[in-house]
Amino acid sequence: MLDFSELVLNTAEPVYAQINEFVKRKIFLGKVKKGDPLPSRRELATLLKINPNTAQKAFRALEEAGLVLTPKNTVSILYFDEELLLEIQREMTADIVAEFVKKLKENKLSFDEVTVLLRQEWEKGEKE
Amino acid sequence: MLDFSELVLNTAEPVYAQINEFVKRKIFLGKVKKGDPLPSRRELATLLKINPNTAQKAFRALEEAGLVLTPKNTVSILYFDEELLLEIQREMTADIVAEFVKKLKENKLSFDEVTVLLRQEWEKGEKE
DNA sequence: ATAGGTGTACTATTTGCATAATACACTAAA
DNA sequence: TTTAGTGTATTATGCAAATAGTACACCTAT
Repeated sequence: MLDFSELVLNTAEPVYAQINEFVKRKIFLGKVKKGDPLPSRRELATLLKINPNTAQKAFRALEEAGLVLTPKNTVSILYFDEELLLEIQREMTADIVAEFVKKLKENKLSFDEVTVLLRQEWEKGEKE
Repeated sequence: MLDFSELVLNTAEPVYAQINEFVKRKIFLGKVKKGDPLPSRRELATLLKINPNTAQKAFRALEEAGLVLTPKNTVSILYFDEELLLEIQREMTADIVAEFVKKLKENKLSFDEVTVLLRQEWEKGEKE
């Protein structure tokens, strides 16, 4: 069963969004496989000391994103085909890039300046 | 006096943020010079059909950002030294780049993939 | 059959934020 | 001195989103 014990909630973002993100990341990082069950809404609620409906809201969102199935009267399980996964990832990436470009153009930066900054920032992380 | 007549408000973002952005853009795009006066809170409020306190909130934020001065009992004026301006711009850019890199690494993209996507997106805008 | 576990729908409450209303202190000019 | 214009502080209102409370329908094992 998917393990939520490492999820520490912050007060800034909404709880349901944090749960959602947590699961999405597990999926995209390949740390989890199709068919794995999630805890029940009530179980997760007890663990995180939240209301079951908050868990429900997060799981519902995952379901609508096509990452989770919820058979009748039983716990939700992870379900996604690889094609969808790639599609979502492409979409997310495209959005990120588009927003990035928009912001930088507002700041009147040239493409070359951006690539330089980008390379610096990228390599800064590589060294650690 | 700084002209707000071209500012059309949308209902999505908060009004005070839109005012703030409007002025900041004018400054960063060099469309405005030091010493230029802003309209009074009440004047702007009348023009935009909003409450004077909403204008106040926007101007206050600009003041805290070091872009505006408000002498006693008179209208606010633009004030900033070029050094600060560059500094802010550098800072904003650095933040944008850092966030961008962080997100993309979460998606497990390589630097080369990113530059390709970036060039595509950048040129897409150039053609219009 | 019944007890305890599922998900879910509906409603209520809380909370945070944006906006508005009001009143005050001050200056300058009529 | 009075009037009309500044900015500002404080409080009230409105609203939307997040969270919580409660109840229901369903299944399964005891």
